Amino acid sequence: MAKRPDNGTPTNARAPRRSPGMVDVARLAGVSHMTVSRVINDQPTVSQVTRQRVLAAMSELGYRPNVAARALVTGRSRTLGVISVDTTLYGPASMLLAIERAAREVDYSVSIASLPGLDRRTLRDAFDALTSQAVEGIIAITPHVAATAALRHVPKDVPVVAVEGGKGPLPTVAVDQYLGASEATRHLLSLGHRTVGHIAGPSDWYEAQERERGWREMLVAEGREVPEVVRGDWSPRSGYAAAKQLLEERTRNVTALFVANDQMAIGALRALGEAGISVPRQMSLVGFDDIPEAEFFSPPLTTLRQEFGEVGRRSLELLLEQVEGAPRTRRRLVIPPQFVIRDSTASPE
Amino acid sequence: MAKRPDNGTPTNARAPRRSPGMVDVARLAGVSHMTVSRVINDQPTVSQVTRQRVLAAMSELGYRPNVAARALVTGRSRTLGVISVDTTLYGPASMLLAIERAAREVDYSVSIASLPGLDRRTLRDAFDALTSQAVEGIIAITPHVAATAALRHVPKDVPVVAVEGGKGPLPTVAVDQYLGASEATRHLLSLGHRTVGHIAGPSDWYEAQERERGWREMLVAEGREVPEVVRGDWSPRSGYAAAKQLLEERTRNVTALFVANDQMAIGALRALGEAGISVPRQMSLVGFDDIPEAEFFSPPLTTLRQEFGEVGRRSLELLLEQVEGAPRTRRRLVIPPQFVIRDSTASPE
DNA sequence: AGCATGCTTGTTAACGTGAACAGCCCTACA
DNA sequence: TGTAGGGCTGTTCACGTTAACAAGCATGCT
Repeated sequence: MAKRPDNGTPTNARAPRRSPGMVDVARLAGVSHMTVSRVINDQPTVSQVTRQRVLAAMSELGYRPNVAARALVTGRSRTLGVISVDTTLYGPASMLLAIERAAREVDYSVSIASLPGLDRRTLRDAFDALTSQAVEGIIAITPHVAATAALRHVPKDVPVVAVEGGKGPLPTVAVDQYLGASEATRHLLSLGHRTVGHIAGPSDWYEAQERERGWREMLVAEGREVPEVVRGDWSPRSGYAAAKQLLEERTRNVTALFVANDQMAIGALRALGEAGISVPRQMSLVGFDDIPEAEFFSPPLTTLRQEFGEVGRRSLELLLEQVEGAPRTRRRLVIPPQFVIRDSTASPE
Repeated sequence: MAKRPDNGTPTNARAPRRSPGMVDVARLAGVSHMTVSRVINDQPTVSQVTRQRVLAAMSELGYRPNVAARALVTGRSRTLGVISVDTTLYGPASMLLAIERAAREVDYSVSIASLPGLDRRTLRDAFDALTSQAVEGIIAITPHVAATAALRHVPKDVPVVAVEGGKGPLPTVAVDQYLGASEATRHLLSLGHRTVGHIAGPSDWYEAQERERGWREMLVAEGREVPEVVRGDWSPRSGYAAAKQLLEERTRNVTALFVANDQMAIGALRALGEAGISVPRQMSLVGFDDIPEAEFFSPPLTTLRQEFGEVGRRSLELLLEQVEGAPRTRRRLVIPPQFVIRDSTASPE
């Protein structure tokens, strides 16, 4: 009677057969596989009694829907992709976490692809890996100018959101780096410092550019001298090196420093300490990010908090809009950072 | 002649038709879809000329294999899952990154699931989310005792590797926390400190337990007094609070402190600084993890480096062994931490 | 009574791929 | 010359699900 006749040998009668499918559930519940499908997809056109019977059969057999079969027929995978630079950094890690949580909330799973390098080729590969996996949309946490540029050449038919992605044609969520840097600089000037030095991030990062621009333009607007920038790579080590270099070259008496992120700030703090320069008495310092450690630096660091979680959640919203059918917009969501004043800034002696 | 006759209306002749499949490639190359399949899977039984023609047709049409269809027929998804606690922490983030890189290398994609809480229920949910996605194996970065216990009740048919997962029945990769803690303690004793205080991690974390045990047993073995433990939650804030408490309660003169991770150590450092206690002159400090910032604390922190990347890669190896057919072993890989001596430890005055 | 309506269920046909098997042609060897 | 064998290609089917349509049945209206 069964269309797939058991090959009668008793030996493999208890063979580890494949996991049950809809037909198995249907047979047990005495309905057609279509009714099972309807129950699973919560379609209202199933009577209460039937639904209960199907549900019972499902749990008895331990039935799990086969996502591959579903994806094949619907053309939808309910999977999203996240491309990210260095998920070891606090910012990207926080965003990734927020994205994953929010995505699960609405029953999407999240697949990740990291970027070993920064060039266009690398991004292309990551993008390919994700699309051949049939993700329905991609969030790119690629704050490099180069990577973001590569994003423009991405196939038009896959929804994309860029995080901190500069001013490209893609929908974007970003923190207002420029604003934050301006605030930091103004704060230091208002404290009475004649000018403010800057330890910048890598020049090909969009965030680094904007923070530098915010700092520079505020100085210019206030008619102050603009000291030479020293550049790091976000790491504590590079902040240390940059501060050292700054101290050697100190032609003018710079008494305030805007450091492009908190990690470099701790390096700078160390260099200052070694040079016997007291913070904030002899040198004021402002960081960026507000990593959990910042509050416990010596002294506690004045910095700009970025709400990474918020950024992550917003970018997911933007992505889902596209996935659910809206055309690819140019929307750009900008989130202001929050200025957190602690003890690393003071008026000059 | 075509089996799927175009409905002749010229209006939708250029309709945005679905992405090309094997049959389309086959038609263009003048072969059967099976030959296309063979080319894709690198089977040797295809002549050079045919192969070239198929390849040409594939790139002309921009053909991408449909993973869902493939997964449906093969029963394999080429997707791995990673369950993790707080991917914002340096350790888990580093491991996740290493796992993803290594997995892509061998053409697996990685899907993530975070654990909002610590209870058994939460882990169950994460596990379910991943399995209903048909992952072929799961790496669980779940250093909680509770979560690890829940791992035992996981279905037998899905390959699993536990990272830092205590002594369960599952294959495990872990850093030798006990050894590291012993070393740290011995180092401090050999410097001449009478005993060593301990700021511990949360008691339900396996790592916290092992570090505490290593510290305690070394003290006992050396016949030293064992001071009361103060407990934090890994965060800088909790380290700060713990150190403050320790200073208030200081009945004996503790001159050395083993702090269970670097983040708490920076909090402790801050508390010590506020209390006017100089490190290492009046108090020696040892951390754990060697986060990138540790080298630039004031003073640079003596600590135990964990090779998170190594742990991640090894766990993937163990998982793949199972996925590729080996039975679930009980193998346990232990990686020693590396003691890094910097400036936060010295002999007592 | 006859028929439309709505609720519930079933039947059939895809979706795109790989496994299994069948078949073709050419060569080599008896 | 017949035939075995190997290299290459094609045909058919199954994977587990959803879409589209058909159909059964009770109800209520004309």
